[in-house]
Amino acid sequence: MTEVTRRERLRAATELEIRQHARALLVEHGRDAVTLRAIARELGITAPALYRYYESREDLLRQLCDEICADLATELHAGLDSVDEAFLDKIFAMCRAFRRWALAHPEEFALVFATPQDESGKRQHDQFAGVFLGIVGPFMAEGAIKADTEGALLFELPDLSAHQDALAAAFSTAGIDVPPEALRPDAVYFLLRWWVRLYGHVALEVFGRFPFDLKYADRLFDSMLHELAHEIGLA
Amino acid sequence: MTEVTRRERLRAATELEIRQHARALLVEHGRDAVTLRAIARELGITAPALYRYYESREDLLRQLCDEICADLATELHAGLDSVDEAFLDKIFAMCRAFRRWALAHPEEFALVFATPQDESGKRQHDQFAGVFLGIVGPFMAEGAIKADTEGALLFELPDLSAHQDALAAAFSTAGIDVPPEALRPDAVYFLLRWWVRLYGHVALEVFGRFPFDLKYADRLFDSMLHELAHEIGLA
DNA sequence: TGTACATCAGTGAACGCGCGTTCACTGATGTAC
DNA sequence: TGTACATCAGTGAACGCGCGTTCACTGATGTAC
Repeated sequence: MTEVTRRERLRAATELEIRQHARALLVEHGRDAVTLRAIARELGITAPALYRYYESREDLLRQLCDEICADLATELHAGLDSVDEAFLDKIFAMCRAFRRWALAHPEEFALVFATPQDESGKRQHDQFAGVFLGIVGPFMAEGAIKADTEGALLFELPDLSAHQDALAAAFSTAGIDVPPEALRPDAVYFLLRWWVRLYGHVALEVFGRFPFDLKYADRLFDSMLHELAHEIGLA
Repeated sequence: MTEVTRRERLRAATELEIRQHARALLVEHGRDAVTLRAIARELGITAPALYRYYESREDLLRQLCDEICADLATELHAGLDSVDEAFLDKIFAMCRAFRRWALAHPEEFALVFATPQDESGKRQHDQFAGVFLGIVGPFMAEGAIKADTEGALLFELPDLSAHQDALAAAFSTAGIDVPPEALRPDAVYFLLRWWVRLYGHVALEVFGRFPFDLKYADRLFDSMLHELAHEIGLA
């Protein structure tokens, strides 16, 4: 009946425990505290036992990173599902959820979004791209995004068709279907601006690097979102 | 004659060498590689000798941070001096120089601008604020900044006078004279928007976290600057 | 100019620590007959 | 159902490593007379 053996169940449970304790160490004491020995200590096993689950510490950290991304994506999507219909409401909800997550998980945010690229940076890049593109993709697919690139907002803008291709590649890597005709330059440019400001505000807030102490940060953030919405003609 | 003794000269030289090697280690192998023993090794002295110059490793890292900020400020100001007159040219030059510096010094950038706040975060905050405010301050003082807060760009914007006070405090902490009447809400809001986008773009580029591979990053950055300029009526 | 003393940069040994990783092993769980 | 064997999660000792920090010290530099 149960195709899952006792051993497999135990293994899965231990795997879960390892990840939980690794996360807890990251959250509470920063990335340097995520060591094999510390994890083993918390679990009440010996360090070499971890080699039954991960090839090395580096491997564990990489998987931890992926898991964080996956959790974030899940959380953001869950938030979206509870919002009905309107494009603007959905994307606002997504951005607010992202900010909330980042503020609640500063160490995870720093690990995933603000670690200088190492040699193996490509993997992380793709992992992360999946989160953002996976959420924006569907909107682009239905052509909901029409930025005002003809207006006064564009200056010396380079040929965006090159990015059109790059974006199409990124979407397909992330396994998201977006018809090429939805990736018009204005949509590409919209995506860039939105992401720059979202990331900028959130990172500055998480790292406490605004040039002075913010007040009403929630409302400033919302004001930024409305400004962005206005720029794509949806205010 | 020479009021500087031989000992003092030697000490200053060693101090310089320590900082140089610490910087080199940071640049080449990341912040974890900046250890007392590694620095001593590079210098050809023993680790305990460093305690003649710094109280602890933490102290050394903090001072390194400050030095990086100071260097950055110097570099940015130097860039500014070579640009004549026009407000827009100056602030563009400053932003481009900041981006250039960040791309050329990713580890330093990560250390100073993207390290989660520790308990003693206040110091760094002030140090950093000095760089940005020191450059924008003079422009604000001459009233060069007039953002279009009456137009369509403002939504649900909270009372900015609270920030007016915070900004004034930050300016005075940084030792910059800006008359209170220059800190109108529109100037405050201008400053926030400018910083969010500048930081957002630069950090994303440094960390390689744009959702797809950028092309023509220089021109995209410039396009962002022009967009900002347009929003304060100076395009 | 010479001597006695004070300063203090740098030494070298030692401390206790935690780390990743290896290896031969034990013993419970699973499988084939 | 019982027995023989295979699998494999976890052990415990050991490896070599680098770290920050302390301490009593040496010896060159600086100072006061």
